[in-house]
Amino acid sequence: MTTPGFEHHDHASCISGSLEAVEKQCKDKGLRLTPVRKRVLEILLDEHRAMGAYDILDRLRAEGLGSQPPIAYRALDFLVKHRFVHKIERLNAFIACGHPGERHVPAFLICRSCDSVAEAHTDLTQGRLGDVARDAGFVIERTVVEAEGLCPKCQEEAA
Amino acid sequence: MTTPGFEHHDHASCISGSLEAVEKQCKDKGLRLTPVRKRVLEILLDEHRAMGAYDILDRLRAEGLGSQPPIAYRALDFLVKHRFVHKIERLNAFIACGHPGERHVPAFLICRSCDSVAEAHTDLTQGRLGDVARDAGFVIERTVVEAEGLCPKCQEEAA
DNA sequence: AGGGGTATTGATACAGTATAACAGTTATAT
DNA sequence: ATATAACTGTTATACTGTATCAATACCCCT
Ligand SMILES: [Zn+2]
Ligand SMILES: [Zn+2]
Ligand SMILES: [Zn+2]
Ligand SMILES: [Zn+2]
Repeated sequence: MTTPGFEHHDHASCISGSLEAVEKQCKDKGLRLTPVRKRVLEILLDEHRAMGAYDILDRLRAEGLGSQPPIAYRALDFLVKHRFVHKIERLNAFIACGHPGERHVPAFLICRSCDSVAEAHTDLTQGRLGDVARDAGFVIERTVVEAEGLCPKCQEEAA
Repeated sequence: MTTPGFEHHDHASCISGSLEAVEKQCKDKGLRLTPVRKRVLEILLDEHRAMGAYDILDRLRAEGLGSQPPIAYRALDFLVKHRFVHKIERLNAFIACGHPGERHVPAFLICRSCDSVAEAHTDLTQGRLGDVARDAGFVIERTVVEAEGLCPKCQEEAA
């Protein structure tokens, strides 16, 4: 795993880098990054936090890009399917992938106090969960790994 | 981890054993296993599968134990809080714990075809996720680990 | 360029999941 | 007995997600 990001960073280049990586991926694979899909991704990259589908829909509506739930959900379905965006099951929310294009099994650290979410980058060799699944004859296709707790900043404030 | 349970088992003793364990836990800790809470647990133990809150509510309603959502959700909140029941975030559903009283970090194997769920019993030493959280200064309080795929039975049927 | 199949969007309606708020009741502790 | 806290009952509402069908845009082939 690489270290996740609760720390500050150069957000402008973070956004443009991710967006370029996604555009390249789409071109290579013949995927259509339509205006709504691209805008949803941009919103998530810009906010850099987990957002509910209806939060995103509010932004789309304000921009005249569609005002009904299916618009947002369909764009999100596309982005999640191709791993450009991850769904945080614990929050029923979505967050832009921090490593678009790279094969990875995402894991998330979710702060219960400030709702910040950091994506940890895991490699493909599953640990014990893979072992136990193999023993049980279960074939894993997708995993949800989310840890809830307190981020460094909120620990300080609590102390 | 111990092996999970897609295989058959002695369900009657499985139920009574879990229920006794929970009753003992409640007595030891001064928790109130009220009729509604106990009945919700019994329903989940009896069904031995992940059930939605409204499925459970239907059963309660049929038995005259309450007919409105908060009744079910409050009982589930209690049971989840004390680890007698786990929530499967991926399914928005609940399942009775297979090891009530034992300290453990649950992980689940969810079949996307038949919706069966097996609970894997992990020990407390978190693997890589614990390492990366420590590096980031994040304090984990709770984890959600859910693997989605195909159970042995559904693999056979698909072949 | 024209036609036909496919993917995407637009729009309405609805289904499923969860909580807020407040009143009434039961259990627990002095 | 009384005060306190915990639990239940009830109403209403908020939040999350999908089914369906019509209209439009894209792609590939002739
Ligand atoms: Zn990612
Ligand atoms: Zn925080
Ligand atoms: Zn358990
Ligand atoms: Zn199955």
